[in-house]
Amino acid sequence: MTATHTLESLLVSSHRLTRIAAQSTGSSVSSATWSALSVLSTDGPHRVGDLAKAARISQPGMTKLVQSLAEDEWVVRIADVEDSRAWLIAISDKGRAALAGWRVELAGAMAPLFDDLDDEGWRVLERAAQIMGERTARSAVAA
Amino acid sequence: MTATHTLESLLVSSHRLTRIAAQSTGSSVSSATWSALSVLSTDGPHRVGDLAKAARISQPGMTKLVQSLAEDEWVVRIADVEDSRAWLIAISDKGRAALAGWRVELAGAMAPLFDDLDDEGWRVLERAAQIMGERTARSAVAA
DNA sequence: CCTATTTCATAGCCTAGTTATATAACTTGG
DNA sequence: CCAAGTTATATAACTAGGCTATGAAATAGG
Repeated sequence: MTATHTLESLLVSSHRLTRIAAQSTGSSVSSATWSALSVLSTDGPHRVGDLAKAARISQPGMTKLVQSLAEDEWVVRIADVEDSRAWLIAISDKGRAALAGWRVELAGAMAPLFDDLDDEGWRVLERAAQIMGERTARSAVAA
Repeated sequence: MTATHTLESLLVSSHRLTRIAAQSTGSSVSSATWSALSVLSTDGPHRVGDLAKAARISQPGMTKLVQSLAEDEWVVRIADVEDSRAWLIAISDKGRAALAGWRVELAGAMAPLFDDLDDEGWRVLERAAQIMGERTARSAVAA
């Protein structure tokens, strides 16, 4: 299997897995949402623009996303004292709970597909996740 | 890292990678398209309904997708002689070329992010892709 | 045959993105 | 200290890709 095929296969499988999860849980929240929430959860508050870059969507896209997240009270806007054009977006406790809940749902949906995976298989997936994570994190932005 | 976090991280990274690829190549074709094309490419002709299950989208969704693919001449419809309600959808040479082209684009877009990955890292990704592939293939349908 | 089932197509809708543009605040050269 | 440019977010208008519900035609079975 070539490198290209490997990445393609990973992407295709991941998207399928996403749909499997969406179908079996019923809850279909966009990947950008979880992307943003997990960034906020692990790296702390971000500006809208930075969050857009981290989640790899456009700035207006993130503006809309933040608006809907703020409506649900999953994030809070904190005024940036040094630049009153900007906001710092922080995840709320409710948002953390939602993220945790999603992880549980995800686990439930995936469990039947992965229950026969041995420890070594899990280690492989874990390392793969780590590699992919490193390379798609905000700091890996070329531009 | 728990199993749940591993899967979540893989999903989130994959979606980001998809957007990175879409942004840097300009060409944004849906994941269901590639999912369907790669099934057709590796497993041969399928009926619309089976293809929908394989790509994990709804049957009407696949009907629309097949229509647009047929317009682009990336797939051809073959009448099913044993059941005239059904069609066999097969990938065309043009479709194979498009798939190959997409793989090249994908590789180009990803290369800068993965060029420092060593052989062992690639082996990890390859095995992960294999594990994910097995578990999201059509045969892994629970329902 | 007549009904039930299966297979694909159509209709209508919704959400999540996009680009282009506006507004407001910060920065900088003169 | 103000004009001009730049930056940060917001708004508007649009598109695409999915969904559910439903319809129409063919098959299958009593």
